[in-house]
Amino acid sequence: MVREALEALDITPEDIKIDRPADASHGDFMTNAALVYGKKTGVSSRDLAGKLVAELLHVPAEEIDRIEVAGPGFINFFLTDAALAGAVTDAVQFAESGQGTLRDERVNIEFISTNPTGELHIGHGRSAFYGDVLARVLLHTGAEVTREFYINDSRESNQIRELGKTALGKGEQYKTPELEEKISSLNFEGLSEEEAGGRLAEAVQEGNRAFIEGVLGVHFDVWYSEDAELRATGANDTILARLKQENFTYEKDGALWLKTAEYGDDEDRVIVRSDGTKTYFIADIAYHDGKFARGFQVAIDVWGADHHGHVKRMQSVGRMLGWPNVPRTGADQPVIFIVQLVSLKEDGKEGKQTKKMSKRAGNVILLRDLVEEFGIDVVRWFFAEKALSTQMAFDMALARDASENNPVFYVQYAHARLNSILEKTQGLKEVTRTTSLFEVPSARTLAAKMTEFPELVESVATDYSVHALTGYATGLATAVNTFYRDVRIVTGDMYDANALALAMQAKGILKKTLDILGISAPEKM
RNA sequence: GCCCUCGUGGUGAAAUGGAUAUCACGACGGUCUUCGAAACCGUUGUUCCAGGUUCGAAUCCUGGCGGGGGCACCA
Repeated sequence: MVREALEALDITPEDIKIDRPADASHGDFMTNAALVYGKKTGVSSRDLAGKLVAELLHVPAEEIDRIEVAGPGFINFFLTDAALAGAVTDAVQFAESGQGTLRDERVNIEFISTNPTGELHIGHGRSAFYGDVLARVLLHTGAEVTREFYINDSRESNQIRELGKTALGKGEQYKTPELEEKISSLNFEGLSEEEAGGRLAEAVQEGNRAFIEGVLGVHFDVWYSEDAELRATGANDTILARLKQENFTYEKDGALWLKTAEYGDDEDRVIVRSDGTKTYFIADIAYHDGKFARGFQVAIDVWGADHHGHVKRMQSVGRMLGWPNVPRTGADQPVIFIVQLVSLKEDGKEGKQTKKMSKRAGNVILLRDLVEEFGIDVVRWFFAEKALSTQMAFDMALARDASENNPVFYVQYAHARLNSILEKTQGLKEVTRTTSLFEVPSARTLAAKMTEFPELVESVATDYSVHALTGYATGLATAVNTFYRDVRIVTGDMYDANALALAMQAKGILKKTLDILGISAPEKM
């Protein structure tokens, strides 16, 4: 509609934005068209906005109640009550069944992928919950999602060998009390370092898997063993042969190098060492190439910041081997997200200091301990509410404070409250309103907030900004509480049917938001 | 040294280049004979520094300062 009006004024509607305003008093939708084109046409923005509105009034649109010009030339649109009610119904429908923006797009998302050398610490929490929530969002928008955990268990890797040394009492690497316990419960007699390392890694991995599924509530569709899938099957050798054959490699100093620099990397990388062993990189290439061979259109990796130097080389291989770009966005593959590391904050004599978590220094906080102390809902919220780029300095004392007054309880409370009202109305007499419920401002605000839900989920599915979900949940809960204050549903032996209907629709959307976050929506608390 | 990344109230965070920078915690003050006060309302207080681009900058560009990460024939 705005576009038509612009064309009527000989303006090409390319760069304009049609969006929701930041503030409800600015209507249900807004456009900055007049601001963008005011200068180009030599007219002042406000004058152009006026002309635009005049044109807009000629376009029939029964959903629009009124149009206003505000500020430097924004045009704001206000929906009619009927249109808003319709949008609420659509939002509820979307919450119930999802929608197919990403219809059947095949997505592989790989996250956590901790090494089988120890337990998960709080740094892994970010990857775990980010990946899990993103997967839930993509599923809700119609994608076919595979959640995958890559197990670095190759018998050829140095870390397994080191782990083996520790198992056999010949080394100290990765040694923690938990690991020692595992070692003493296993029998390594007569095993080589590699075999012992493999056996210990298996035991560690088993424990981590039970924790991830049972305690974190994160479900993986595929547990991908590097050793079984890439080393044992010869996939590594196959990809190596292909790289050689296609002339992407050369020998230097007795090692085999990959020409990644030609494809955007800072320098070439070694893939076979001078002693003939393969580096981890070759396995990573085989692994990712395999993802596309398995039919995935999108491969998402969630990595820790200590791996961010690997992004370029991985994507340069993508260009080298011709991996397809992401269908909708055209982004390079694999799509890689870097989660900033979590440091620990301690109160020292010279004020607060942060330091890197270090297993050696024994100042690691295990994810297990965090969940035990605060509960999974609080922990999930805690990680989900921060953008990946945030550098968290974790302070246990601060976390305790935060957990007592955590917004997650606020949102859950709103849900429980709505449920309580529903129970209260059982057996009471239903009364229908004679005037529109939306005449009450907070009812209208609640409805408007609800209609944002589909757009929110769609946008998270597109730009992967998972943390927007917690912000939305809080906002919706606030709208619910304000509505509760202003609109009385139960009075004596009667209840307001229109108000109850809206409240129950809100409850549905609130619950869906929590579901996507993997957080419970209690009926009572 | 080079590369990447982040810098927002007292604290933790949010903000596709848009309107008065938002939210929570904290602090201070109000609101329960009425559907759950785990709530609601009010007060307090913020874009690291200096330039630039733009009608318009927390956001983009340049240069500083500060935090984190990476610069292996380790993963």
